[in-house]
Amino acid sequence: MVARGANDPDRRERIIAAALEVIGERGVHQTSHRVIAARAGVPLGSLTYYFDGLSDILEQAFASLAARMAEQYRASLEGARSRDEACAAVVDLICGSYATTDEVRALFEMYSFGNYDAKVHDLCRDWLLVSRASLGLHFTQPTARALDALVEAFPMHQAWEGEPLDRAYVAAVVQALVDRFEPARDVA
Amino acid sequence: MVARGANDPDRRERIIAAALEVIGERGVHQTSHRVIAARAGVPLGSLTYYFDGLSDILEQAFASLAARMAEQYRASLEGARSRDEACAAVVDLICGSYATTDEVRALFEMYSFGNYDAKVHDLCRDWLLVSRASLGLHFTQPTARALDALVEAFPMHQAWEGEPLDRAYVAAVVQALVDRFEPARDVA
Amino acid sequence: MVARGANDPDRRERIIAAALEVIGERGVHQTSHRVIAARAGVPLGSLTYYFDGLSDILEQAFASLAARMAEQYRASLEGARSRDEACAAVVDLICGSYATTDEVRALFEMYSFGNYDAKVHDLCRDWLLVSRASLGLHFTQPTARALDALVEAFPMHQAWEGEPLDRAYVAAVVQALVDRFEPARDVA
Amino acid sequence: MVARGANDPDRRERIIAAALEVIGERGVHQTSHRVIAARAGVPLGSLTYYFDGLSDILEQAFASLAARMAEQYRASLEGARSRDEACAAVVDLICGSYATTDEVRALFEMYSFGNYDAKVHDLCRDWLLVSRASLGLHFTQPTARALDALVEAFPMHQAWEGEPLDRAYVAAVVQALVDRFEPARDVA
DNA sequence: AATGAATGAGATTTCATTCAT
DNA sequence: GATGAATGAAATCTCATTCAT
Repeated sequence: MVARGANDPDRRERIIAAALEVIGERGVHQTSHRVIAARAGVPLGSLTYYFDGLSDILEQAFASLAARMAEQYRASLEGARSRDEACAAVVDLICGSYATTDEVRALFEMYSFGNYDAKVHDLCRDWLLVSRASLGLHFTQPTARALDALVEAFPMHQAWEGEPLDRAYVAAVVQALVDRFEPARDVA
Repeated sequence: MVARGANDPDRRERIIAAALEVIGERGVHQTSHRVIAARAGVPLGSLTYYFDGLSDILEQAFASLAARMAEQYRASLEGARSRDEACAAVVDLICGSYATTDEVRALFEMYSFGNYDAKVHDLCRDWLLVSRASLGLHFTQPTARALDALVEAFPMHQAWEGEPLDRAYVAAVVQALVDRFEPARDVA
Repeated sequence: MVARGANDPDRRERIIAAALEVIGERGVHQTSHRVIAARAGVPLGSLTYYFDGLSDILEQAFASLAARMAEQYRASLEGARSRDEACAAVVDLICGSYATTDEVRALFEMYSFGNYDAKVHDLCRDWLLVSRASLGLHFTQPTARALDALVEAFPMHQAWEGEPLDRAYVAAVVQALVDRFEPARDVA
Repeated sequence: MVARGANDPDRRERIIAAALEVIGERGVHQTSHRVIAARAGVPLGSLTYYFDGLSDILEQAFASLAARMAEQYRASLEGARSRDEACAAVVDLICGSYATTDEVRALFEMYSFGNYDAKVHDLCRDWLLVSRASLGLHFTQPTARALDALVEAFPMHQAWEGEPLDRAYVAAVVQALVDRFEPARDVA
């Protein structure tokens, strides 16, 4: 009955952040209004005040995640000054901890959820195109496609094996694709 | 006054098959005892009679899926008589419809669920090792690892783009990796 | 978690009876699962076990009410041995307490709810036809229609005025309609 | 920097009109602050600013409806220049569309709600007395009472049967009551 | 005066699970 | 062995109402 009068403009963001944490820790199938609200420290009723149901929360949470990942991806590749640096950046993306474990898991939840939710499906597609575009800063499309696949799959396999990837090996795989598909550069 | 009938030895299998269908169609987050029972055409109570809760059903369903996939994977590669045929088989695994859409989605649900369930996590790891072993029939470990990553990631990307992959392109990627990592064969 | 194993075959009927009581006492707009369950002394969850949502409960409750009213109506008129007795029975239906106050109110709730619910609408129509048929045991259709209207409206007006109807007046109204529409009977 | 604007004196009326529409379309049991506010195009908070809760809105809405109906009723009968014209007016009230379907349904909601709300109960009684008084312009009390009952019940029955009433039949019923209860007029 | 923000209570419904038979 | 009946817990969502501004 007692309304908290003061506007709390961060409320939305905090709920989304909490949702993302819960998704990363417990998975979509264990994510509920209650758990998100408790994590965000907001009353249960506020979730349906700010969002249009649980799907809406998940969709916005994944959108937030995708935006953040896209940004990191892009920043990582924009920082490269040469093709070699670009290759190194890709190896970093694959091996390095450019994302926390929970983020990686949340990303997987996004892929999984995207198979059953149209909005998140679009999110996955957009994320694919954006990451490929970032790779396009340094590589042609065929290379970008293959590298992107590796960036997706290697960390997943690593998570299952429980062992870190060998950077030298990953670098060799990247190099093999670059050598095969990139036109020879002027050596000047 | 015939007794309710002899054991129904297919009961377990039918439940597992139904669970897999439901998972493929609706995702783990929408899978419940009730829906599985309805799909399998068995009484609700039988699920907890035959299984030890919903997680148990999911675990066994994913185990069944992993076994089927491993078998297909293995058969596909065992059929190859030369390295070129093996490469072609890999391209088939990537591009071809060796699995239905629902199977592919169920596989993704397995990956996702495996992040939060120890048994399914092991399942994912085993499936990784087995598929790598199948590739090992024709390729060395470095090649096998990279190819396996492609087999995982390319179909996923294809699903998001909504366009079929170009076989010639995929074949070129496969070949690049093989050329890089496989020792020259005796030409004899 | 503790299931009450013993079958309780009256459960459905008790829920329906409780729903009818609640409707009569508080009106449909104040009738909820919780209130019905408390009144019936059954756990909340059993309402959706036995019924398909609140509308279903209301529909079945009104069906039960309509059946009981139809039976009373019919019995009342079947008992009449002559046209005069039939007229007296009609006067009784209008003035007498052939239904409790709560029943009369519940009947009104049925009429009201029937404007927005197809099943209850049909119930209202059926109840109309049945009551008219009961009147048809003694009167022709034109008489039956008009008398039925009086049986509906007079008690309602009475409820608003807060004063009992004058039996002699009601009898005169009934007689006026009978005199007007009923063919002269053989005088033997 | 004009202030938010002068008072919006129609605000109350618009809310009441919207409430009446909603009641007619969905019934009291489906009427809520939110739905009314949306229909009226006013902010949710204004409902509790202008009114003292939902019951208050419903009460005022029904008061408005009753006033409008009473006016139509009165105008209809005041227009009659002779007893025959008065009878015709009554037949019109019964058969004609002196009210829209939604109005008729809202009227029923008023009757129903009046069984549980003291203010609306009084409204129903007043409406009864007023309509009877209008009939009193041409008829004595016994006639007025019976005719009023018909005006209430016949349209209801018509709604359930789904067939229009036969005007000749209705006229005959009206005439029978008039003939029975009205003193012979001086023919002079 | 007027309202957008906010919330606690409760409504409906689903669910995994239990138990008597 | 097998299941239909049953239920407590919780999930999602709606709502009337309050309050700071």
